[in-house]
Amino acid sequence: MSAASIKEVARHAGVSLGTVSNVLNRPNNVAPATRQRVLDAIAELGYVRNDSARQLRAGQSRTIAIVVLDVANPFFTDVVRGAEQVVEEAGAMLVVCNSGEDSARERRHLELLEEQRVRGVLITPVGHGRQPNLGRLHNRGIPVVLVDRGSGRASRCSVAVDDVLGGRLAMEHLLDQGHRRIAYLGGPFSIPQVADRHAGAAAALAERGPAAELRVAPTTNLTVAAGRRAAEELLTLPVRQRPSAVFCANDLIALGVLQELTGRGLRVPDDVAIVGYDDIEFADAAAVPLSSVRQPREQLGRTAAQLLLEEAEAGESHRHRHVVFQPELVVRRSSDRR
Amino acid sequence: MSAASIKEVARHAGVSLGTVSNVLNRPNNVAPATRQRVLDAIAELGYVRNDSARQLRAGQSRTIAIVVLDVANPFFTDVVRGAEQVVEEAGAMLVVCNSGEDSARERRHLELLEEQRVRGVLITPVGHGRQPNLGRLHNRGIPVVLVDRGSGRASRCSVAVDDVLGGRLAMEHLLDQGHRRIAYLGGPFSIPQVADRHAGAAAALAERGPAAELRVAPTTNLTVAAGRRAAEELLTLPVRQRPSAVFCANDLIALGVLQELTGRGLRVPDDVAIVGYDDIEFADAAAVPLSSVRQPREQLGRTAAQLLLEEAEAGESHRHRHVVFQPELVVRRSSDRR
DNA sequence: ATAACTTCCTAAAACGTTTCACACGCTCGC
DNA sequence: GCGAGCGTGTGAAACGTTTTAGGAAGTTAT
Repeated sequence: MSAASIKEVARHAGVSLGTVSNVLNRPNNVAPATRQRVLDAIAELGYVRNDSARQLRAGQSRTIAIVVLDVANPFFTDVVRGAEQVVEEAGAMLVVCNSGEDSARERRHLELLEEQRVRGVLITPVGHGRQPNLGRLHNRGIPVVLVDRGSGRASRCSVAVDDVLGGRLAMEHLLDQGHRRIAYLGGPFSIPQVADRHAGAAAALAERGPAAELRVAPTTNLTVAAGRRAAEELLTLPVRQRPSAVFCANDLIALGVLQELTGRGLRVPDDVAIVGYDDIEFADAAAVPLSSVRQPREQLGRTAAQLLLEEAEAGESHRHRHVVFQPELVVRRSSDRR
Repeated sequence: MSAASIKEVARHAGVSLGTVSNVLNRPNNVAPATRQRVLDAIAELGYVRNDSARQLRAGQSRTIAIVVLDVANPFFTDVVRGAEQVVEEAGAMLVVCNSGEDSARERRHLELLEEQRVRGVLITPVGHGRQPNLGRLHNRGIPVVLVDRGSGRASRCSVAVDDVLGGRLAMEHLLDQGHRRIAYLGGPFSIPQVADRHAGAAAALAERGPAAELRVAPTTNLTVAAGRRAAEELLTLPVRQRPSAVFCANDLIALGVLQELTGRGLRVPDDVAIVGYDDIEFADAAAVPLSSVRQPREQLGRTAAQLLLEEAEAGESHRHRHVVFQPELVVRRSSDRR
């Protein structure tokens, strides 16, 4: 009942053990009549392959892991969905691990994955310095692809989105709409994404708007509450100095700003225009639909998985690649002063 | 480099293979000096256990799977986080699989999991009829716990939330606020949750509000867009027949309603009060913070994992249990007519 | 001095699969 | 009629671990 092995199937079908294996893996090498006898035996006994034995023999597993910073973050769930498509298509299995931005948990996961001899790992590593946890995998010859982290290192592949460009797109749009006093809301700047998006906005301003001004209103983190606080602070400014538009480092901040401003009786976009970042599902569902910079999240996952499979196939001959995607501005009512 | 086995460690340390195994699994049975020699060898060779071999020998794996309908749904991601805590504490590993509400994908995942000889499966199955996919696992003796699905069957454990009670809580709250003309927005009623929540609301009305009225405005699904359409329809009613409050089958619908109503110049909660269901993260961040019925999502996951581990331990002596949690009403501004 | 215990270690078997070398019986082509 | 080649099947080895029975010393009790 619980565990029929290939051996019992063989006995049942009156063939040798190797023949059963052939039916499973190279059916064309087995005469139709024999094949059918074996298949019948399999069905009758409810035989199911034992993957441990198979892997042990093969020396490698068919599973690929993705280690994310937060399973509950819409960004990562979409990346996972993208990776899933590619991995399943290749007949492999994707397991999702959650580091929760905790380096110790990340390490523990990677150790377990190493014991399982995973085929490869997609990961957005915790922190942004050296990655000792990843070094071990590398020594072991397990392919690693960095997700949403550009890699200076030539020793592994990476996929990321051009956040500088994203900042630029948002800023150019606001300039096009005629805004000349604009605020950037986001923080902390130690997060590469926050810094890059600001850099892009600043660059666009330098090129395009000699007469315009970009004020930075740093936030402690990227939450709705932080956005609300930042908006409160903007409202303390004399009306003439108040920005006519804000560009937020992510959508959560933008939603907080939107909420605070409308709560205080200001109209969006007429009094203040808002552009967010990420284009999360609720950007479109906000009280005033939110303009936002969209990242190709699923594609990020798909591409990362493809690079990984490619590397796993190619082995030594593989050349590492760094793919950078371009974000896209989605204009909605919050910044559309018609 | 790539694969040092126990055998090489043994040779390196000048001991037998069994001794190395003892160092790994029963260190106290090994003399300190020998133990140290072995540990040094392990470190030097970068030895990592091969889990396939270990499992093959043990006949069972240490991984537990959770199969969800949608990895991107905040409800499930929270359940996953809860399950994760318990599973990791037990030294096991949780793998997350996504059925995407597709029965074929669900089956394929379960087959792979069966091949891996998983220790157990937490699952919210696709559909609500018979579950042939689950029957196979059961025959094989793999414990299964149903998540967010009450189970009539005594053959497995389940954890769920009392949706009837949730509907009742929402309704009683609205009645307490003095509302007498109330609408229930949600659909399709083939989804157990939608039907249960309505049943609870209806029951509360029957008991408490002899003079009140509950109008049902069915929707095609549970999205923001559906909520917006339903709100439009409500607005076609003559003002005197218009409900003064709406109870929505989930928060997405509620957000759609909120958006449409405020867009048309109505005030929430003064003109119309709104209560949603699920208490998703954005309920609190909406333009008017949304009252909602909160489900103990993480606890759902934790409990499910505990039941599973318990069953996996106990084996035959295990008695199946059905745990039902109580939801909780979170009152915010959208229904608080101060 | 011997038996009975410990303590520490070894050798070998087993888990279920895949693969490889080979054997058997045919049919061809010459 | 004979080697070559093909199609089909067999048996054994190997993957790396855990476990079990037991052996070789050393210690204690008699």
